[in-house]
Amino acid sequence: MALPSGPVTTSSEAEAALFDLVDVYDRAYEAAAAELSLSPAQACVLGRLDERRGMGALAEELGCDASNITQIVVRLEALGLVTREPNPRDRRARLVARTPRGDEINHRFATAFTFARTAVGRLSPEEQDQLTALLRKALG
Amino acid sequence: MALPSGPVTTSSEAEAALFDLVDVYDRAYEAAAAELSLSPAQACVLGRLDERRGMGALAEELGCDASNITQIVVRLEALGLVTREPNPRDRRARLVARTPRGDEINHRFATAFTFARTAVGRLSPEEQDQLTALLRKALG
DNA sequence: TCGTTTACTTGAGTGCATCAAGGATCAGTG
DNA sequence: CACTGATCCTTGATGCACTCAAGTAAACGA
Repeated sequence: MALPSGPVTTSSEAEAALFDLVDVYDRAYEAAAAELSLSPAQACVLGRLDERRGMGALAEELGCDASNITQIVVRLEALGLVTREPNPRDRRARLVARTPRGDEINHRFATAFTFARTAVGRLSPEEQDQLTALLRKALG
Repeated sequence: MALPSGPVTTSSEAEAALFDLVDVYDRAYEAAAAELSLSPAQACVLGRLDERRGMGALAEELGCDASNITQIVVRLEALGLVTREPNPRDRRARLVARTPRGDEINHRFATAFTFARTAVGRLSPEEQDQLTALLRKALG
């Protein structure tokens, strides 16, 4: 997403702050991915392969169509970051796993995406707890 | 954005809460747009036309290429939500403005996108102020 | 007036996303 | 075992977002 999610005319300071946070977060995520020549979607999928898993599991977790995952994984495979091995227990299924290079790129991405880390780092430990509690409450 | 922006392995509760917030926010934005048969980008542009303005101004504010705005505006125009009038002061430029129907749809979108409102609404006024202050501090 | 800059559009190319349809395999039942 | 139906994934088609390169038209400045 290049275009921001908002603002609708914000009626309160808190809403505006939420929007700013989301906007900056999304842009930072996109920028970190771009540094490694990945799309946000590719970085997202790569980041969820700490263990090998099936396409369907990815699609469900990410809330999108399986065919979408197929395409993204095909591109990651073409980049040499991921493999699709047959699943010995179920020959319909395929297990997606990061290659060593995929591990490296994923690690570099985690390093490049400093936004959440540094944002939280600006707060004292007590403030971090406060923020967590407030966000959890706001999320309902 | 259908796929979420994260998580990279989160190292703190606060980071995880931030991620959850961003994810839920983005999905809610997308869902509200979809209710009105708009893409997130279309809803975004439509929401920034409280006054008529040029394509270039939109592109700069949204941080994307002018040709991207052209396409989105063309589609909004085809939907009857927006007009592109010539700018009498500068015949290179065109002023984009919402039509009455565009106003209506935009208002309905603002109503449908309840996430920020309801999230903030779960907090007391003091908590809202706290949250605002914490987010502002975290944003640096 | 002439060259440069500005504002926007067009065209090509890539990727994300969804839907519809299909092939292969699995699993349960008769 | 053979069927039937569900499951896992891929393929194909389509639309939108996004970017870059190139082009048109108008404004601006020397």
